[in-house]
Amino acid sequence: METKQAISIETISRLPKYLAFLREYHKKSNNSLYISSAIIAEHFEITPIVVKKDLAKVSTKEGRPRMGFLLPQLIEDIEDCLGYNNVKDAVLVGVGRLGGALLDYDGFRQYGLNIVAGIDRDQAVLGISPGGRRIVSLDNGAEIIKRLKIHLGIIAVPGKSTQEVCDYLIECGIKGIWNFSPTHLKTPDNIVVKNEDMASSLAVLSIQLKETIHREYMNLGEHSI
Amino acid sequence: METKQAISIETISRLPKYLAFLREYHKKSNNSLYISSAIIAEHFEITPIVVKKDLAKVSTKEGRPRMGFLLPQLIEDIEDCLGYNNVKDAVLVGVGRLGGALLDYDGFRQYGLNIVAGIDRDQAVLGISPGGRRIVSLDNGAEIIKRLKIHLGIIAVPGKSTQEVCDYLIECGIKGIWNFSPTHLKTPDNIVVKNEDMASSLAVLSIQLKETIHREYMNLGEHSI
DNA sequence: TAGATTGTTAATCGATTAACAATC
DNA sequence: TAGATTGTTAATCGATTAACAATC
Repeated sequence: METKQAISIETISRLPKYLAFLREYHKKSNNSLYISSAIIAEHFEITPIVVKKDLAKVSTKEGRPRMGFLLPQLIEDIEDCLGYNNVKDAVLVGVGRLGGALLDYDGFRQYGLNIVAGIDRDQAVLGISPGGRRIVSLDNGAEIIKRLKIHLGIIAVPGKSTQEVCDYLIECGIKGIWNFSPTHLKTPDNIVVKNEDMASSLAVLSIQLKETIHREYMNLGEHSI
Repeated sequence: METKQAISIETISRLPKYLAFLREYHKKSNNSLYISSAIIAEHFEITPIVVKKDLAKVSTKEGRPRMGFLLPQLIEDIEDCLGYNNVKDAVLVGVGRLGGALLDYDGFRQYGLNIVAGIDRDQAVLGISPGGRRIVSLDNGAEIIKRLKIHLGIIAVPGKSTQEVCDYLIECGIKGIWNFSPTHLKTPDNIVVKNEDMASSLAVLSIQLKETIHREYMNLGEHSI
């Protein structure tokens, strides 16, 4: 087996998709204990070579020629790699409509994410969320972060105060930030930031869409002659 | 000037960030008409070469040595490239908490995105959203998509029915899909899909965070000897 | 002028893709 | 056995980075 290298961001991004498919596949076909790269690749319409390489990175047991990978083992390996098995506590700052939706989103649990509390500076939203989570003030939030040694912060406040909130979280001991606001955050080197950048996504989608529609329009032109 | 090539996805993803900064910069410093790659690069803590290359792709007027790019011109060029100036109509299916937040999110307007209506199969949510947008049934939604020739669909329904909704939208004439559900969508070749994949983002963040914390822990160990 | 910044060309780097022996 | 699938090694490709002449 190849010596395990650092796993690339590209590979990591694909792993959750694989995992969801494998879990589903495992449930549906109780009889098949093995799964091949080809089957996964076919489902996602990507080349099997990519899948093969990705799996080689995360699998602790070698795949078997002709058979593929042992399904339960592979599921466990990916879960371990992604840290789905040890719960990651987090706080979420900014319980507006988007923040509120994220705070109560049940799906995160399956990724091992546990949002311990919502934090907001607006007195009016403090208390309990519709989903049953605590929403506390900035001061109380800081206390919780420190006491529970929470490392992960989710920011869902509107643009203006994002940097301020970010600084505050770092001061409290937060090491990783998942940023849903469109603002670029300035952080020290030892802080990890992941931007959920909808403007970027939309830009990519809309340019690709423009190209597609343009192409179809041209084809239509040819045909109609 | 270099002949304009297709713009890479990486470049497109960065453009909205540049644009936001340039707009801000333009407002703050009314006196400076020019801006250099170096200044943009400094703000985002990336190398100026990347910025220079990106701007070369989108600028219609050459930059001037020693000066940089004409600020209003550059802003316009990026806006044109991203299509912020011609409004893109869209529908949004699934007016749950996340969907509702997206439906009423004002920020989209500045990206040229106009969500014409929310669509939901739950009778109870039909009517008008808190933000004042129409929420209609699947049937009425189909009628709107066809009548207004809408090309862009946003999917924010829970996992199970995502594929079904996707098929329905395509049948109505939708060409591009912005998918906020964690499911992989099967679509014909001529349909553009952009997944807003939170599981991927979280996976990347959480692995990087683990590495950071591990590294800090090791350093701490060394120091404490 | 000197120096900052541009556009362009070349080098590097890493991910994707291809090729192939090993094996069940 | 034949053929599918693996792990590994090599080739390709495209984005990032470096280098440098041109220019204001």
